[in-house]
Amino acid sequence: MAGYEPKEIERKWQAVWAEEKTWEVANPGQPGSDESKPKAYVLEMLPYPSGEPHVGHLKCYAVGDAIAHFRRRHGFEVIHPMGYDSFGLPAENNAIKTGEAPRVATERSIESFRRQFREWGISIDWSRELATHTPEYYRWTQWIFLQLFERGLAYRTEAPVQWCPKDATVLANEQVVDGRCERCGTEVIQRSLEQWFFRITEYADRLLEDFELLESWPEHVITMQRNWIGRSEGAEVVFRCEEVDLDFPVFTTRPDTLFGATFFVLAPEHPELERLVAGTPAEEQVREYVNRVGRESAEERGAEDREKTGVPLGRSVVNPVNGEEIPMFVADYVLMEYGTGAIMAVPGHDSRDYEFAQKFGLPVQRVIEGSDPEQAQDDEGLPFSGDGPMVGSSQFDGKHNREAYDEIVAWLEADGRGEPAVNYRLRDWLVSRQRYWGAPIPVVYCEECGIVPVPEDQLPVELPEIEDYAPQGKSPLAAAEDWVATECPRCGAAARRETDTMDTFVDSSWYFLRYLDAGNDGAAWDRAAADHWMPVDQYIGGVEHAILHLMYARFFTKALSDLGQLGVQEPFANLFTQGMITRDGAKMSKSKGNTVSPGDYVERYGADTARTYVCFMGPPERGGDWTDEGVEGVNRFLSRLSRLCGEVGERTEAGEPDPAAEGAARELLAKAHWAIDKTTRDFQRGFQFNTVISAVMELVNDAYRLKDDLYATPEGGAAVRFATATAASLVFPFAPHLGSEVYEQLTGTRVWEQPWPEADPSLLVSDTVTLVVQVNGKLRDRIEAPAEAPKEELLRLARESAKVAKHLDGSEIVKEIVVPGKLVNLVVR
RNA sequence: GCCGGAGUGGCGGAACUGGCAUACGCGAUCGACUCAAAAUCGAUUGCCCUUGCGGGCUUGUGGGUUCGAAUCCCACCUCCGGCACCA
Repeated sequence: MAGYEPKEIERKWQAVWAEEKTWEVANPGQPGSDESKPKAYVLEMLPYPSGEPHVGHLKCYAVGDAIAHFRRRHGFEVIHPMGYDSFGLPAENNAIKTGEAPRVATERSIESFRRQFREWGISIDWSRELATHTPEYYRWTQWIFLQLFERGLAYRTEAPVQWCPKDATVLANEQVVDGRCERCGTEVIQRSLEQWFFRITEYADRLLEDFELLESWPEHVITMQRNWIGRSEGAEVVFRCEEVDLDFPVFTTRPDTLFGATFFVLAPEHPELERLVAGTPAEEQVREYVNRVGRESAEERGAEDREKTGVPLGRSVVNPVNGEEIPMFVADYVLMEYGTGAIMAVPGHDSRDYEFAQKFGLPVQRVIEGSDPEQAQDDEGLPFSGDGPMVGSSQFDGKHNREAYDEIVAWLEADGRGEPAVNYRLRDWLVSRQRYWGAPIPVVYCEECGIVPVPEDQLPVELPEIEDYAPQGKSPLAAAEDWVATECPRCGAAARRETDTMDTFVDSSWYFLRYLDAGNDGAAWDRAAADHWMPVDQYIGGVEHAILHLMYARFFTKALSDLGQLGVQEPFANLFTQGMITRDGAKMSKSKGNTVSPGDYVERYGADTARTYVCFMGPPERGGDWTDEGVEGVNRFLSRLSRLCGEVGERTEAGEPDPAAEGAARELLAKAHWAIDKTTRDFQRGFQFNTVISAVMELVNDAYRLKDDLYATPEGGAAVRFATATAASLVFPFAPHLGSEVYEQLTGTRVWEQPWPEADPSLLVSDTVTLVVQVNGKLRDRIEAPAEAPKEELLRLARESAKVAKHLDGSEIVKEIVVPGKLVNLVVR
């Protein structure tokens, strides 16, 4: 090899892998299946195919591929598939703008992704490729929907949605930017419409408990999901309004502060509000307030520094713990979506209630003693959120509030005035979209029979071709009248199809199962195939999916397990989240003009350089800033390896290196084994690819430094040949083309068919060590010392050092610390 | 406000269990090769004082534990990410 010609090398090896289908694996029982090997499912999050792949894709698949190669060479049968999350809004918005059918643009994009993945040399089992927009795929998405529907896990109900008055359409939450319609800029309002939901809240507790079943997930992802689910324990307590003969339950996490409740607040959307004020003097003011709040966006309402607002209702409820009548208010700081939409307000121990009480001149009552004895019992230092003995709480006075907690709930429960309760922040998953480019929801509406699921044997409900993709107040699918008009599968009468499509997160909540049996047209997957491959052993993707995608997929897995379709409770045993690559310190975006196109770099430097660079930038879980100089540095390294290979091939003979070699040969062999040991450990220790690559760089640097001496003897030649082949072998997971080429030239074998090398322990230790000598903890000298030297010997060597002696002069040694094989510290006075 | 993560040269970063701080890469300076440039190869490169030998200082800040701290403990500061009127 003269110069480094990545284009030539990469084309050569890609052709081999494509022709020999190197990365394909068979399911158990199929020809070619190797069941003697343990399995490993390595999976990167599937891409949304829009335009061309960007650097985020490059990083994700470079990281995942390195892991896949590493596992293969450790004897695992690795399944490493690829697909496309090809339904979704960008293709549809593009269609509205240009008139080009979403299918056409999407398939063009898929072609580009597919081509580039091959050009990057990612080791994909292409026989399992899928795209979620194809009927062969979404047929099974629809089938899962029906399974959930049958079990009552999919249901239709009225719900508030975002509505754009100008476009006369419902918008997905993602289409609402700062309270305005993404496309026309009109302020959106909330409307109540019939929508489809998945009952994920039924799985809230299992989604929390089963974090224990995971092997290794980043702690912050688990925390984010935990916060998102937002489980809180407390009590539901009933406050009664005698005047209108209504019970108002509230949820509270602080039943210990019940005696401090001095007023009561309803959310503006509370359904009983109308009844409370109808025909009263407060009616007009309340209605005006509710309307005003209704016009405000969620963002305005939730603003951080917003002042409390509200209106008195002129009604009161009875506090069940002491029979006190407390006044009722409506205020927008109480949310209808959480708890019961009503709260007991305890201004003495809750800062929000306190703020409201201040503004409206309401009494503030202390019921827990403060820690400051000066103000322990008076109103100074309120609101107080800490713990302490209770006061002003009748029979509970003097008890610590945390102890009284359960007693109060039990006392209320005995009289039917309350009970323990659990609340979640998590809402059911709204899955219907009034959009074209998604999987049709497979139900029909019949005058007689109501909602009727489409029978399984009539799936898929195919997405019809339409002319106009713009939503007109209902799904664009409603315009396809021939398609909408159908007959009821149950009674045969005229019926109409559901025109909403599914959220694309539904498609991506089960794709990892379809890979396992992608060609199956009789079932979504074969249970035996799923039992063999699941769970995913290593999942890799961006942290932006920490909550939604990962939680939906967990939910699907549990639901499908309950349906008998799966044998696992968790889909992803290990999760790795990669950090984002920036440019000039900023997130890449077309508007900023700081995007990096992987294709350009692959063209200029080769795929090996681009892949190795994104792995070398820094720890892969962290982000990094893309620099062209950094890319060139990595390219220089690969070129050095390539040139070294050429020289070594010419000047040395093939042969086994001698582990008993001495001098420079021994030094380089030791370095090679050090690199094997270091890369193996760093790979396993959380995918520290940056240090893995730097170890290979060190090996190559040492080979350059020593090579001219080594060529002189056969022993030296064998050493440098071994070192170079080893560098190729270790760098192969990142730079598979060059790794294969160099390894083949020097050994005549294919590197991916070789097991990952093992370090020879005898070459990891050396006869001598560098002894660090400190005086009072400060480094004063370094001495070569026999590795096995006893303490006394090391102390003697240390004291004999002239550099050390200088610092000992005239002082008395009061202590001697010796760490054998490492260091001597002399403490002087 | 709450939760999570991070602060190390000019820059990206390394340092395993408390034991040589700054590996590797970038950038910079110098040299070799060349008519010249690029490429390549080699040397130097934390800061300060010193002609030199050498010495002092240095892991966000302040304190503590220890023979010894980037690493452990306490307090504080800054930056990044997530959630946020969730009762």
